[in-house]
Amino acid sequence: MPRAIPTIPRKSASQERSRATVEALLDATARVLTREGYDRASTNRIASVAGVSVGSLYQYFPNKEALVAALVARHNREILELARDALKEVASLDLAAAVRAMVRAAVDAHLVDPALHRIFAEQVPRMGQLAKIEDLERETFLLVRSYLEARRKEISIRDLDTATSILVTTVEALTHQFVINKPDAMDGDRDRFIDEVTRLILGYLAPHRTAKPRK
Amino acid sequence: MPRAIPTIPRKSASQERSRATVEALLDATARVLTREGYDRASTNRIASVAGVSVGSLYQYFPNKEALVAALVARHNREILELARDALKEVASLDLAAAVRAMVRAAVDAHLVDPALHRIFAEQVPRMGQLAKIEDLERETFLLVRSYLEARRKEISIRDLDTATSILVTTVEALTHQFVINKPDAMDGDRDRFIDEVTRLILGYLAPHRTAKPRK
DNA sequence: AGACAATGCGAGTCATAGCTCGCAAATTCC
DNA sequence: GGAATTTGCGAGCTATGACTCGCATTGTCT
Repeated sequence: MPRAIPTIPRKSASQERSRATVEALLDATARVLTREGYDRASTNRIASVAGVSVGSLYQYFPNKEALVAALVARHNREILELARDALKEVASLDLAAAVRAMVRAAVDAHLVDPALHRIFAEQVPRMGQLAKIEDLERETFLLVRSYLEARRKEISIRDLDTATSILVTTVEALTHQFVINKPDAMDGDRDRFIDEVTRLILGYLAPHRTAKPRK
Repeated sequence: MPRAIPTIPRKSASQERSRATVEALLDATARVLTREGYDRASTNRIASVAGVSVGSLYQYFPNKEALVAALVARHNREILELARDALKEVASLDLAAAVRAMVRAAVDAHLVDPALHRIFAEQVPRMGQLAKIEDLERETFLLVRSYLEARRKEISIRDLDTATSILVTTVEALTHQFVINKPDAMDGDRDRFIDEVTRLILGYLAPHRTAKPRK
């Protein structure tokens, strides 16, 4: 007869075996989500795909929402890492090259797991804890803003916040749409797309130098 | 004993009373969706808010999906009407003024019912019949494309389809984000926003004339 | 007025999915 | 080895919500 009921924790896992369980659950969630969609992704199914019992699932995640939210968080962490790296490498380049590199990075970020990204965008209801899907954009905003601030002299912008917001929203929307509509895009298509977006951005940031990156 | 079972139709309503019922159901769906969100919007609740029985609901809509899809269709019809009108009035203006007018039209369209629009974007799963939420964008694409074609000489664009797609996606994303984040925007904010977007677009379409719409 | 069709009703059925609970197996620590 | 604890199990409880069905009311036509 254990004094403290061991079933209460429902929190973090400390031992090795349990961390593996949690990972398996997140992986399974991703797979079931992309295969079946959000509605059909029942906790029972997820647990069984993970090779884990429902009970175990609820030992680590209080509800389905939390489970999906954790997956979103994991996914966003990966993406943000990419973005940060890209921004570091870009610090030394001139504006045109920098913008182009950042657009390319955005495409790469969307190619991490397009199917999953699509589910997040199209099916996961943005409410409650799930609303933090948008945290990613807020972080990105700050990164881009600080970059623009450093380059302030090279660009013709009045309101930095507005410009940043426009840029982030635009690039995200365009990249998303491109990856969704052409999941099998050749490298050529990709480069052409990146060119166009770069032109769009540069025309906005530095309207006087006509930017024509591609021959 | 009626020969043909009258419960089969579950289709269109011909009499006056029934049309009213259908309208009431759509209105109630909109209200419940915006108030409670997609998940909490049960058919029972919708029917009761409409002042109609569940049975009647299912006489006109085979399932919840169809009900929401019908609402989406109605909403999109309104929006498209706005877009068409705007494009007609714009035919005679010069490029800069035309783009500005179209951006303004996009904002107006998003202001028809922002709360509902938001639910569609954030909570309604895009799958099955609901996937046709995107039909609106396809229609818009065609409208914009035909406009650009007429102005082809004034703009420096290689691939018309690509440009159209970029434009539509960009304006829709920016407008959406603006309306969602600043539901109570003053007219001043609105005009400043429209200016920025117009600059972005013009810089892309006609990079050589520096577009500076505002004083 | 009377017959038949269209429309409306809502209690009740049925399926599903989220979640719990009591127990078993594995780990850790002495 | 064995006590204590963490981890895992999965049958089953429960709530909920989509949807049906037999009947009542309203409308139409002659």
